Amino acid sequence: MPELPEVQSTVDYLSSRLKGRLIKDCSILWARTIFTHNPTNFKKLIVGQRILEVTRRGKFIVISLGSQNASSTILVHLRMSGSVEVLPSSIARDPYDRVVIALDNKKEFRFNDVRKFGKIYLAHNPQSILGRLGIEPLSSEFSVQKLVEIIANKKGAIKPLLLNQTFIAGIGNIYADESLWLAKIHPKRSAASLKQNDFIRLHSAIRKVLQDAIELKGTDNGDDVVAGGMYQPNAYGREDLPCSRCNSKIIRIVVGQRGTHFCKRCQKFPQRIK
DNA sequence: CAAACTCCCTGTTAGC
DNA sequence: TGCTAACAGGGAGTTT
Repeated sequence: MPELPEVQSTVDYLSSRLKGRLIKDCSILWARTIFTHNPTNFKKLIVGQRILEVTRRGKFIVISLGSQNASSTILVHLRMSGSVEVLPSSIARDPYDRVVIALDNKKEFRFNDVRKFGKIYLAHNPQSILGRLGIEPLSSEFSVQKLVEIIANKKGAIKPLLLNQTFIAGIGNIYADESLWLAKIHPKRSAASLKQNDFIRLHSAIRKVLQDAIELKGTDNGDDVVAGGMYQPNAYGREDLPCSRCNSKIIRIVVGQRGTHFCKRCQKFPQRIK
């Protein structure tokens, strides 16, 4: 499931292929993928627009469009199984292609999504959709102090807070587990129980895990559609396998309705915390 | 405010 | 062996 590193890799892939291209046509093969408009209007609004740049915010791919009279933004959220490609129009489509945007170079941008959870938005003001997102964990603004501020006064376990996109944008289930593993923090620890040392380790772990994963183009998850990812999780998806740090077994529990993997020896639950 | 649950989907897997 | 039912998963929205 694409998270920040996979989305960043996707943006890197798209940028050189889309930047400067003119949108010539658009086929919507699964209407509900387009979240903000009906297919007719969506097509009408994007055909004739030029793609100015492709960037990322949280887990969103941000495609900025412009023309003489208007500017707008396409936002793509891959959710569970979404992926994108830019291919020559002559190559046959995949049965799971949901939206195909034809470019002015005989190529097509294809949004592919087996489970149909992915969403494409179109907005004049992208902030209307992106505005709720929290801080970018790889930005310079994301300091230890900021992390403390974000988590301060929050109740409940630490892991669900890491997954909340309005606090920190881009962390999903894989990198939440990985960050907590690297920081040696139990996923069910209450946010309020974290000490300064924990914040320092967690802050550094989040950044290292995300950066490493970007360099490796994301996670090599058999289920993952993002091709080429070589990041090897240490906790996520490793139930019953040995911890790469201490050789103890990785166990799986459910936290906030999400599968959660951690090392019982490395990530101890503090004795007296309730 | 937090936590739990629902919904959207389909490929995979557990269980019979 | 073959089938079905349960499950996983991100995140928005709703209910408790």
